Amino acid sequence: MKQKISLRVIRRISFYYEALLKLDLPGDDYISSKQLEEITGVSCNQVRQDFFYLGISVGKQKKGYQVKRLFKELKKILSIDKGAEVVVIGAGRLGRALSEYKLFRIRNINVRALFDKKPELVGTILELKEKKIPVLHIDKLGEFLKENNKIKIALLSVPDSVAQEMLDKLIGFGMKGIVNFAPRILRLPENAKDVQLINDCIGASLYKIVYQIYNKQKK
Amino acid sequence: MKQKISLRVIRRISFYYEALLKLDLPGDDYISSKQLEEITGVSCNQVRQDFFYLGISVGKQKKGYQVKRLFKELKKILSIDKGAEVVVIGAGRLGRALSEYKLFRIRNINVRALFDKKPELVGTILELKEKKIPVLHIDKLGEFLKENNKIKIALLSVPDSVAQEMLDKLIGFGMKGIVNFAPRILRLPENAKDVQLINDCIGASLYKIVYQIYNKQKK
DNA sequence: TAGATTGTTAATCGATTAACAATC
DNA sequence: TAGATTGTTAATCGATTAACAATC
Repeated sequence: MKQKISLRVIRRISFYYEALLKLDLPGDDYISSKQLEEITGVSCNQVRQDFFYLGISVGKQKKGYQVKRLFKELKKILSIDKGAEVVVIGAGRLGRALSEYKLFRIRNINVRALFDKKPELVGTILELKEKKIPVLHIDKLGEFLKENNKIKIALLSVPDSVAQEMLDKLIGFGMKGIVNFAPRILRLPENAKDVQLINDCIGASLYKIVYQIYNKQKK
Repeated sequence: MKQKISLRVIRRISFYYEALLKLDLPGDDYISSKQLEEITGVSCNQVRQDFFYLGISVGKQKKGYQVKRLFKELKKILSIDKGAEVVVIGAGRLGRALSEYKLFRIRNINVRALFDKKPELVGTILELKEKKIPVLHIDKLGEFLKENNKIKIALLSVPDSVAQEMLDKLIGFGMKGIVNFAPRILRLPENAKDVQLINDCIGASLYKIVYQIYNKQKK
């Protein structure tokens, strides 16, 4: 079981997790699929289906799901405890925005360092509430990754003109997961099919809204 | 026809559009669905299916699609010529990153102004290559939107603690499309079902990668 | 008990993939 | 002509929704 969980399921799991986090209920309280629907917008049928699919069975008829145990299950699926260490390539506005994104902290995703080549950025330090993240020179990337060999994920926020080249470099350094935010579709080289690449377009959802504004559809 | 185009289709259309843009082929050249597959990663079957579904028929057997006409069709669907005017609420790193995002320029999406309440941000000006975007005080938002009544779209990049409140305000000001980037799931009030709201989680795709790193699945 | 809610199966819906006739 | 590629339909696949028995 648990063979292939799609991003859609993962996203909904995140929703449930964040809902519980926000509610901050006592652990011995219960929450029903109907209540989760009200908070997250995911239908109660979908909620139950997801839990069933993922093998989460912490529900009690008539009451709902025990918050404490549900929380634990969701946490496990999302690997919150294990967390993740990542590097951000490109320390422009987007790279820095990513590094401080609050949801990453909630999800225990730690940006260990940013990399850039601009002299005015290299050597600076990004100060977040609880930690400092250095901006290092891109030439130091290989060395850094060798010293910090737990890091297997990179976020790519460089100009589109150098994105493909950087992707190849990252694969060469042994990265296993790469999210590309550069405004260009990147493709994996043939010899790197074990690497996860996701082209994540910032604000792609905006395009849908633009489309709909101009194509008002009767309900 | 053309009743309900999903975001997935819109995204793929964007891919095709960007592919053509990047290739910069002479207008009398042809491009086949197979070639589009190689560039965008979308299967040639999917490409043809999309074009068929959208009523794009600029293909010639044995040759492919006439670049010039295909370009025109894609442009029309994406409303590139009409473009869109938007405001960005919250001028932190994320808000500024959005404002300068290159794909928005390619797609003719114009950020007209940012809004914030921090004194050190209000009054500053974001300088991009071809234009300047002012950061205004959030209290001026209503007035600004009244004067610029073409603006119907807002991007929300405020702290999560004030996001819901800002959403309500934006709806009050007559916004019709809102993309929420704050790390909190927002929901539309009952009386605003004609407004498009999309909760867009920066780096949501990262979660999938984290999941997969810890749940290595045999192919 | 009656009502509410889970767990689970079945039905529906939508999106992708495959197949292939038409034809340039 | 033979080969390539579209346009279109059909088959498959996957995801969501609906239904409902079990039971607390």
